Amino acid sequence: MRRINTRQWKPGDQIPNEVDLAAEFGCARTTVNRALREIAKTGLLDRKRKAGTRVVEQPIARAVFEIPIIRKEIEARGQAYRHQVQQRAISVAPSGVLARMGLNTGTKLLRLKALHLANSHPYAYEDRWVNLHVAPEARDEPFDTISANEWLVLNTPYTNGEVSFSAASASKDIADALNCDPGSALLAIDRLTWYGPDAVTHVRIVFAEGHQLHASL
Amino acid sequence: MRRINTRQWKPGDQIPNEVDLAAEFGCARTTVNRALREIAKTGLLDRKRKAGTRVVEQPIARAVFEIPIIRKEIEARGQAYRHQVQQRAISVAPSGVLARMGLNTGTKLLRLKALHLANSHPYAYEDRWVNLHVAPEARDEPFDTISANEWLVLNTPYTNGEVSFSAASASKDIADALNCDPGSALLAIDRLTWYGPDAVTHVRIVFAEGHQLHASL
DNA sequence: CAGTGGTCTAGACCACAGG
DNA sequence: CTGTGGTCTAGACCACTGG
Repeated sequence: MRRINTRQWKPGDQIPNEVDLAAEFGCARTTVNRALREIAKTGLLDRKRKAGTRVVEQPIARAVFEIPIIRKEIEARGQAYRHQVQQRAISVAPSGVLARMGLNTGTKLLRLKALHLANSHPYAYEDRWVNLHVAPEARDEPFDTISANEWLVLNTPYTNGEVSFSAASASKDIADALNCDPGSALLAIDRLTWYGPDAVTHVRIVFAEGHQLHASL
Repeated sequence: MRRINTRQWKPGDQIPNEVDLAAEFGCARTTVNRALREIAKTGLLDRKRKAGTRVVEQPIARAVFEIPIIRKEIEARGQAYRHQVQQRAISVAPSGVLARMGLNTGTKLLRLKALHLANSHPYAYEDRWVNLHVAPEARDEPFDTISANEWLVLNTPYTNGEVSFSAASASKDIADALNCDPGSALLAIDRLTWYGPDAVTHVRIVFAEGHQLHASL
């Protein structure tokens, strides 16, 4: 890392191979391998068999965001968490939602709309679709004592997922719920999780005005 | 992973120790260690000396965002990249900016405002402060052929940084630059990078309307 | 204080892909 | 074909920390 930062090894340079580095540092190749492997994972090195290890020319910044359970996030700030289910229905989902979830048109999903509150102030508004084939127990869960967010984390594992961030203008409904002016700029997270080939849930969370998400590089 | 996903090892459970798993799978402990270490890094396991390894109760979702050089991002979509420097000045920065960068009030920084275009359409607006003590060569760089973004990546390494995402309402200036209505909801990234103890640059990038950032879980 | 993970070693075989 | 990284092994010592 020092040699990369001080430009002793410049962007694009090939660095010595593992055997040579092990000799230079007087350690086992395994140790060099682990160090280089971990640096490569941060995106600063590019490793290829036979071609060797090179310092990446234009490292792509990678930021790891932790997306905690909303209750925990609020409680971690010393505030009281509460949530209100605003709608709970089993109905045919719009084709856009079904398409993204890889489900046939006409499939019925559980739809939940809920508001998360911190010290009784609106914190985030959640609009969720749940695949009842993957999570059948959700059919009988009222989600009044436990949020859908948390219930799903506890009850239905997922193997992979996608997240996207965007900015959204507050609609009338959301402005009402989040107690802001219609048209306010709000941060939104869309999240789709999968259990193997099956979509588990699709959720859009819109945060109250001024919300920020932090990460370190 | 299978045992976690199928709930054979449930959230909160302590799993067998490395020696036992090595015996069960007929492999070396080193191999078990690496597997568990890598799973733990994804947040599904919690490992503590003496206390053992446990399945995390409420795994915190971790999303890795790649924040590429804007030019590359645009070119990757097959569009033509161009940028325009709209302002370039060396002046005393506002105290808010200096405070975040850990610099004394009254410090002069290089300020750059630039517009990034994809196929001549506004893509993102950038407002940047550069610490000339860390990157003195920036004083003589016009940033007309290469964006500040890219120049800094090539010329000044950083050791760590912070990023935050938020939604911003388009100001008059930004609405003009990005060709949208004032008050539109826009996604903004604030980024602060450090080289050891010294702040390198602080930048706020506001993307054109509708921009999304994607990541996988 | 003792059980657990954290790390290192010296060596081996292998997979891949560049030349 | 061969240099490189990828992975595994069997063993060792150690650091931490829970009981």
